[in-house]
Amino acid sequence: MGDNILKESMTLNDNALSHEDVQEKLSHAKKPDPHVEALVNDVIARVADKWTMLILEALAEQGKLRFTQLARHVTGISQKMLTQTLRDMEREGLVIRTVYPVVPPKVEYQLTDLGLSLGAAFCGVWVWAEENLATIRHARAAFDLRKKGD
Amino acid sequence: MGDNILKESMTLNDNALSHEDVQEKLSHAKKPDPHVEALVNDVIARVADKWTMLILEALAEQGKLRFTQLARHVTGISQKMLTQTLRDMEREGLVIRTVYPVVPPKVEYQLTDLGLSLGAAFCGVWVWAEENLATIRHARAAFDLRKKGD
DNA sequence: CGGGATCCTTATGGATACTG
DNA sequence: CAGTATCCATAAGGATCCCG
Repeated sequence: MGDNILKESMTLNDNALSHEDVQEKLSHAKKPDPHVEALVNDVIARVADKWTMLILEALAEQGKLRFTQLARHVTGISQKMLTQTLRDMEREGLVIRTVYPVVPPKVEYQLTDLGLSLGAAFCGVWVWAEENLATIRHARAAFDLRKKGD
Repeated sequence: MGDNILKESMTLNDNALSHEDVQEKLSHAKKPDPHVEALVNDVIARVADKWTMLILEALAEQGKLRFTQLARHVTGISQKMLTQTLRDMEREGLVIRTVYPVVPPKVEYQLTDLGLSLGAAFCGVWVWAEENLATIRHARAAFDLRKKGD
């Protein structure tokens, strides 16, 4: 059980859903509760941040990482943003921070079950991005070309 | 066929996946191709923007919207960001912009198949956010409380 | 090693005014 | 109506120094 999580999220893209088919599902996905919607959007906005996603990705792949290891896995992040994002993620309950009282200091980060479930939810997006890289680059080129010839 | 897209993404959270179970899947999800990874991250970063997600959500639900309708559906967005984000999304091939040569002007936006598939991929995240709202709020409160008593 | 504090630059995004 | 253009405030984020 649970050994087909990836296969399932794949089917989101692969199977032959018609335009109307998918749209039908999406349009009925959420009850338009005005108060909840706002909170959901807030959560999404926080969670769908660039660094959050990359850290999540790294921890999902590696399982447990120290501060500097994390810094190496998340290419291009400054230590400031790494610290800050990790604090936020800890606050939202996505990661646990374990401090080992040794010298030199050793701090390990790992995803909580909540963080892991978010990773699973994002899995579909990662797969989507990989699959559609070429399409997007093509779309961009086409768009830019159209613009050049006003 | 294709009428259980939502149910499928639900199972990402609901079934009893062990910590190691999910992690196992996630860690093998992507081949560590260094060049592709960077591009994927770039695409993710662009696409996982707050406004992009909300516009995507609105269009996924409503199917086809005019500029001002869109502005009403995406609460809190300025017309500047609406225009800008729509241009970007058009560039990435996520939406099509249809201009009707009438006066007063009429412009309609709708998702492309690519945009729709992204919506489907994000579906899991939306569901996750809804389901875990309470958990997150609780985690935040607990964290803040911990911090107050240093 | 794992940060905190500070400074400083850039990017983000809102408000407003104007236009076909 | 659906933008474009401009100005401006704030926030995001990098660089650097320091400390337990």
